[in-house]
Amino acid sequence: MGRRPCCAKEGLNRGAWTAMEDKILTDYIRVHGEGKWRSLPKRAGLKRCGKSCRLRWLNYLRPDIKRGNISRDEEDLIIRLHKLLGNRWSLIAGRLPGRTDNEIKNYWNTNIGKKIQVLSQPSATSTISNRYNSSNPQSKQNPSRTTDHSVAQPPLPNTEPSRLVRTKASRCTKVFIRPDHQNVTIHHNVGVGEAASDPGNDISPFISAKDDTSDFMMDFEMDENFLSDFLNTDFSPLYEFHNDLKGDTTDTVTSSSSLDSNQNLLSSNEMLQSSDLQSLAPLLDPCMDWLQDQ
DNA sequence: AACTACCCCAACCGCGATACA
DNA sequence: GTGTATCGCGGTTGGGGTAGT
Repeated sequence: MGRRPCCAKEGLNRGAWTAMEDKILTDYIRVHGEGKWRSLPKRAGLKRCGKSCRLRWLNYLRPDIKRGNISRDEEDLIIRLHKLLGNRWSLIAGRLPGRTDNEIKNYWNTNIGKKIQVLSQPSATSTISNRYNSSNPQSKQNPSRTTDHSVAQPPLPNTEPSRLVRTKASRCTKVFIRPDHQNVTIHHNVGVGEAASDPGNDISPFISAKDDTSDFMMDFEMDENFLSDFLNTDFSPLYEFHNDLKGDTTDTVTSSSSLDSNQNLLSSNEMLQSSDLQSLAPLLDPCMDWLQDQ
């Protein structure tokens, strides 16, 4: 059984939206809210397929869309996030308020990708090119586009070990904070069907201090939901947890060495609380090697 | 002014994921 | 548990705008 088309194409408008269509869609969503895209065109009286309505709303009509050029700061953030996430445009867009995945994708393809291509030329300095260097999973994209639409991804230089987070193929099941080590160690398993705790916006579910050990084990699933939640995480409970440990000298979990070892992580809490992803990236970087595909 | 080549971006397409009956 | 509907995402396309000749 073949896949059914998303909608009957006959009699439907295609191509650019008219101002009248925009108004109808905007008015309808303002009254009835988003969702039910399949039936929306019929109910709203639009000769468009639901997909088209959804796309138009999300990418253009939504009131919180930010217009105007991508700023330098935004570009920096896009580059860093792309390095971290690859072509996960929706995830990247989620970190840039008012920007859509489509906009960022287009911007990447037309601007940043071009810069990378230019800077990857032998004449370009490696220092500069490294800024745009990105491990890019889109090698499957057809590089031999024959039209004049030269937006195909350039073959990106790969002179630096990948730090891409592959949120689907890989799975981290445990974070192991060693008391005698400065860094967080992430046990990396692939395809292990082990139950994982539901990551929430509170860091506390990650912490399951065992009474019989001075190690902290955290179970979680590394997927985009986790990553998204992680990026939104309020780490203040971790700081409180740290203070609790400091104050409770009888707790078997507590040891001076473990406190010292957690200092590195906990001091980063200040960075995290600022919700500034640019400061988050350096914190993540030490972990990223564990997150690469082996 | 006319033509061509290129650029940009809105829109489309196909597929996987998820929800639901 | 299974099949179907729907949603959401990433890749791709096409057309309008514009710079160059």
